[in-house]
Amino acid sequence: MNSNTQETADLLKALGEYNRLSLVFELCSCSKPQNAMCLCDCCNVDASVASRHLKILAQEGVVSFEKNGREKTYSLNRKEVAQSLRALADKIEGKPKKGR
Amino acid sequence: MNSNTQETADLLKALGEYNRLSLVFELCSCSKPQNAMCLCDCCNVDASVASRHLKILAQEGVVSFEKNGREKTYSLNRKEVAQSLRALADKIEGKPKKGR
DNA sequence: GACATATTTGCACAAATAAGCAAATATTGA
DNA sequence: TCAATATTTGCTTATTTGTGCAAATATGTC
Repeated sequence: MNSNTQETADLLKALGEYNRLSLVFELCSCSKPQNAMCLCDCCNVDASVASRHLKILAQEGVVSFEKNGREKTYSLNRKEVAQSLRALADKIEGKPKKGR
Repeated sequence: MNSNTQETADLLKALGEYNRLSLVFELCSCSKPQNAMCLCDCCNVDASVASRHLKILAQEGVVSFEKNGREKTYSLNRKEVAQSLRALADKIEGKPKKGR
């Protein structure tokens, strides 16, 4: 079991669900951090559902949050996520080892 | 429902499973197309499992295959997959719209 | 304190998913 | 034709996952 592969798979899995990816794209279009209420509107899901999706995204480092009073505001970790995706793209596109 | 988002999510979901990603990385390290037997070794899974994973990867355009007699040889669509991932990275990193 | 708002958690449920085995199918070669 | 090899398909099983509701928790406001 390659833990690097597992980590990459976990990140892709976190992004690879329609509502979660919608949250990411919503955050992507916002210059300011958004709270979960705002985000659950964009997906038409229950607040509890948004909460759980955001937790998963935070665990995988896709989003960060800050607690402001009774609300949590989420923002997208643009650079880090983009970097991970580009690293994967490079690996996939990279030259194969010779001979196999 | 945004079909573009759905397509991206489907691609990421296809890549976001440990054994499938392992198949992708295995193909990634090979200069020559590999058949399913070779690939099922790399994951220690039953041939039927490898067959189904490869089918999913092919449906999402991650791999291509060619039939050679009784075997199918698979190869990674390096450019296309890399391009999709980079496009997503660009979108995520892109400048937000003003004012939100 | 009472009430409103934001978020999380427990629970239940349905649907999707991954897996292995056995059987079926396809193809090659003796 | 028969046997070997490669792949797919049908079936079952176990597990995970996404969802919504209701209740709990946390915090701000009156």
